[in-house]
Amino acid sequence: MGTKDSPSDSASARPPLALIAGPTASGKSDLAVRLALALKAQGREAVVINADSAQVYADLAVLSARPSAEEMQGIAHLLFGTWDGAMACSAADWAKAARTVIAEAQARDAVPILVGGTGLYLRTLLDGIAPVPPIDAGVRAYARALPLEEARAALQREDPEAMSRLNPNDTTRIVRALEVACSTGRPLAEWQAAKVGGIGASVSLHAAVLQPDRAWLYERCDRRFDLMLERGAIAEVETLLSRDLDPALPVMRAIGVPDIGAFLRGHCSRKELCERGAQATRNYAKRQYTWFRNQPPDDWVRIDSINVEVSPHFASLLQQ
RNA sequence: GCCCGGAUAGCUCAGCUGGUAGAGCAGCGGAUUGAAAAUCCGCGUGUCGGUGGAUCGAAUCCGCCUCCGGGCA
Repeated sequence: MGTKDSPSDSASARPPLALIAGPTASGKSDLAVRLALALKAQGREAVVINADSAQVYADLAVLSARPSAEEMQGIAHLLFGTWDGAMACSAADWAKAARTVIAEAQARDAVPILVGGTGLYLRTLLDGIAPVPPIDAGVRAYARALPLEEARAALQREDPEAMSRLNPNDTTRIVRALEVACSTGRPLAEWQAAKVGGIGASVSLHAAVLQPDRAWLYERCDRRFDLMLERGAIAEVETLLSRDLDPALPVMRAIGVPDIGAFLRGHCSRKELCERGAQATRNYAKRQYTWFRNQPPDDWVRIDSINVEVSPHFASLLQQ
């Protein structure tokens, strides 16, 4: 993920791109705004760009922990709440939009600051992704509707290599491989031999990964869900559910949406709702720890302390 | 005070007529190529409440004790 290049003389020729990644509830947004303000203090413009797969949806402001206008402190925030929940935003969709807003910012010498916890989004933007054409809607609906048993059989038939490579319980990947094989007539692995659209090599990346203490973060996760409920998450989900969208859409599977739905139908108590939401948040945070600990290249700065100062970690960016 | 249930992993519980224990969840580690806040993989020694006994052998049977439910007084 990202370029392996260390800052060199040629790096200064490329426009800067800042990136702050890390698990949920780790204070990424706050750090991004502080970095933007530090740049502003130098007379440079900066914009914050969302790289979180739930914060892209307009329907989830509270529940996705989208920053409030107050928290934005006058800094422009892009790709927050820009997708309608009825539209699934894929990693490639996001990366394409991100490329556009990054290019626009760089064209006027503004520093783009990516913030988010969705590792696949960041990887797709920086490294590119297989150039698989759009999947035929009928094929997609067919593949997703198949029971797992039949999906396996179909994949064995259409792309036996993929079937032997994938775990037989990995529903998401089995269905993906199947829809690609059926819709394009070529196996997924062939498409994945190439990656297109990555901008990692054409920017000067200043990346930091937040790796806070686990116990500290879990406490914040526990408190966060309660706070969301107090701040209107239930009404937000009630409105979302009234749209009667496909429950398989990403917006419908965001942390808390199914649980709040169950609560609204009287299937669980408020206390159980809090416990489930907090639990789901912690489970998610753990997966992010694993991703960000192992996937990013070594030259991304690791930040393990809390309430960090921006300047030491982005010294080279702030010196330019 | 008496009667009936319980007491096993951090939590909820399995463990048939005795052969020293296993699931789910949690937790930890890992993967991650267009739904990724998704999806999947790996990791289980714990005074089987305590104690005494019958037995070659007890989480399992018997006695006593402790604690927790529920009932009767």
